[in-house]
Parts: sequence; structure tokens; C-alpha cells
Amino acid sequence: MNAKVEQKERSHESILQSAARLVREKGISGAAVADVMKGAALTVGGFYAHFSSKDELVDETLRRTGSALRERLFERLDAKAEAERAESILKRYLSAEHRDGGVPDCPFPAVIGEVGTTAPQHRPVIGEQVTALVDGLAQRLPATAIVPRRTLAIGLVALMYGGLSLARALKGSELSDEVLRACRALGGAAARGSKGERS
Amino acid sequence: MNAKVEQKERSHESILQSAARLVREKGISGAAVADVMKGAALTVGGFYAHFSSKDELVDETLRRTGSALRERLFERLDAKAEAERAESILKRYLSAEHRDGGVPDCPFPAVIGEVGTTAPQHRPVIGEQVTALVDGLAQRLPATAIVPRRTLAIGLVALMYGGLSLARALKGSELSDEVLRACRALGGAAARGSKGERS
DNA sequence: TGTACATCAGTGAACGCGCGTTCACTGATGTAC
DNA sequence: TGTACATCAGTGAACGCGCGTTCACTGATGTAC
Repeated sequence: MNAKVEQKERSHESILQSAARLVREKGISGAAVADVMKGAALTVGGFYAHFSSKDELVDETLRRTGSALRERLFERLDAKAEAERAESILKRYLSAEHRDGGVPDCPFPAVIGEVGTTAPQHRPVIGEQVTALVDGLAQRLPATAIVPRRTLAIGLVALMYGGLSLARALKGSELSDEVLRACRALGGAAARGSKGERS
Repeated sequence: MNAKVEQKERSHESILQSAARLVREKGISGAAVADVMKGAALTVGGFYAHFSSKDELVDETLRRTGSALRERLFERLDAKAEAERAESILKRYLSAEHRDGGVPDCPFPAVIGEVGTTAPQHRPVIGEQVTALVDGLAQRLPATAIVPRRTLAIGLVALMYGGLSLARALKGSELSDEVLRACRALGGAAARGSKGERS
């Protein structure tokens, strides 16, 4: 059963990677099972040898992409001075590359709206993932004069997610770039805790 | 043609109101034409006597709900001191009632994600509506020490939209309430331009 | 004013399509002896 | 070692369902004379 098991594991991994790509780009309803399988160079019917339902795939995908996002965002962050960390994260997250589909890529913009409306079954996973991101941020950000550390972490997550989502919806317009810039500036200023020079 | 025309106008209005309710609650794909018509006490087939496509209905609905949101948010705001306006808006927008479906209700949380992913045909209308909200805010907010007036307006829109969307996706958990509180606090602090007492 | 005809908002069934899921089947891999 | 059988990942067609849209029809309202 060795070669067979390894082959299955490779397929499983391909399916998850294909799903991660599609879910981040097109959201839950935009990631059709047949397309996910096609992206993994497989056909629809085989899907249920790997997952019991699309919901299960989506939950697993959200865990994977959420965890990958944290790794990316927090990468080499501890080496930086506390005061520069927020700005560094804001710059990575609220960038034109991230808006336009580059890596690091966040699952939230394509998915949060659906979870709040038509896909409430994914609330628990989203809860885990947002919590993990907020906790990770709170650990790394400095205490500032302006708001408590955890308040800052939550506010920055909302600002980043909100700003990126808006920028994607407005893609192609001048306003889209302006949104990215403004959110970086406001987030940076809030993290600094007072006025300061623009980055 | 008088009674007939008036009857048609009433139906048209009913359809738009039903669509506004459904789109804000369930998003674009969650607002099926048959359901919209049912909400207006009509049947599916009659829809195309009023709109040439679902896309046209959605565009019109987004204009209506966007404009209604601005009216609500900016209501009696000019009477207040400039320094209090941001906090007043944040309190109205980032409230548990707004999260749980009450009026004033914003079309963005249910819709922005779809526009960024699977419904790009609505980008122009979203552009108009976000622009109008940002402009309206920028006119009413004070200049602060922390960031330029327009940067503050855009940042607050992203923070409000992002915070409310997250709170809805996390509905039912403690974190959901915490997100609302944190975003109000961060937004208020940013608008104040320095640290200050909690509201 | 009354009668014949025209208009058209609204009905409800039907269409084509994409979706998630099921299912009979295939064929390579693994096991039993 | 070789042969018969078992397993099961993967195939591709089919199923049922919900969707946006179309269409033949109805009946109340309006117009022509």
C-alpha cells in the first residue's frame, strides 16, 4: 500500500493547493469542486475519496491559508524594532501586489462576506483564524499611548482586511490605490500613537 | 393609462425595497430574483417588465441603499461639534444593532467581497458609492494632527466596513463584540488625533 | 354612453445552465497462497 | 516466484436542485369611434 498511499497524499495536497488558490481568488461559491479538481489535474468524481463534502474542503483550506498568511506576515518580524512592526505588516498586507493577486495572500477578503451572509457554517473556522491573527499581532505590537495593545491588533486587522477588500472591489480606479495608501497611513499613525512622518 | 401607471410605479418601488432588504442581508448572489419578487408580493415572470436584468436591479439597489446609508449616517451631524462627529458615526455604524440587521443598514459588507471576486460588473456603482461616502465624511470631519482629512475619511470607511463585516462573520462569539468595540476605539482615537478618554 | 379592440403588468410553467453529489466502472497496486 | 483475487483512487456520466431568463397566456385598464 505504499506507492498507492503516497500517490493519494500527493493528490490530496494538490487538491488543497488548488482550492487555496481558487478560494482566495474567487471566494467559496466561486471555487467550484469541478474547478478545484481541474486545478489539481484530476476529475470531479474523485473528490469524495479525499473530502466528505465541499464544506470540509473549505474549512481545511481556510485553516491552511490562514496559517500561511500568519507565517508570511510575521516572517522575520521579531528581528525588527517593536515600533516598526506595524508599519512593516501594513506595507506587506496593503500593497498593490497583494491586491492584484500576489503572494502573501489572505483568504479573508474573498470569504468574510460570504461567511457573514450565505455561508455561516464556516463561522467557527473563521473565528479560529481571526483569533490566531489577532493574537499573533497583539504579541508582536508595542504598547502605544493611543489604545491598548489588543485593541490596536484588532483594529489593524479590521483596517487591513477592510482596506484590501475595498481596494479589490475598486480595482482599476485611482480610488483603489488611494484606499491602500490611506489605510497604511492611518494604521501606521495609530500604531505609532501620535503623529509622525509619512513612510 | 393613469391607474395602470401608478400601479406599476408602486410595484417598481416594492421590488426595489425588497431587493434592498435582501441584498443587504444576503448579498448579490443571495438575493434571487424569484425571492425579490416574492418579497414584493409578485411572481418571477413580471420582473422583466421592470428591469432588463438582475444586474440592472442590483446596480439600482446599490445606488439606493448607498444613498440611504449616507442620509442616515450624516443625519443631524452638522449640528454637532466637529470633534464629536467621527465618534458619533462610528457609534452608529459599528453597533450591535447594525451588525444584527437593524437600520441604518449598509450594503457594503454583504456586497464588496462579491464585487472584488465574482461580480466585477458592479465595480462602477461601488466606485460611485464609496466615493460619495468618503467625500461626505471628509467634508464633515475635522482636520486632525494625525493624518490629512481625506486620509482619515478613507481610513474610517475601511475600518467601519472591515469591522462590521468581521463582526458579522464572527456573530455569536465574544470576539464579534470585541471587534466592534476595538474598531470604535481605534477610529475614535485616530479621529481625535491623540490619546483620549474612552467613550 | 356603449361597444369593440389594443395595451401591457403580471402569472406560472418551461428552458438552459452550473452546481454539489452519486454511482457504475476501470485499472493500477497490493495481498494471499 | 507466479497466479488469482481484493482494494480503492480516480473517471466521467448522470442526478436533483436553484438560478436567471423566456414565453404563451390572462385580465384589468385604457382608447377609438
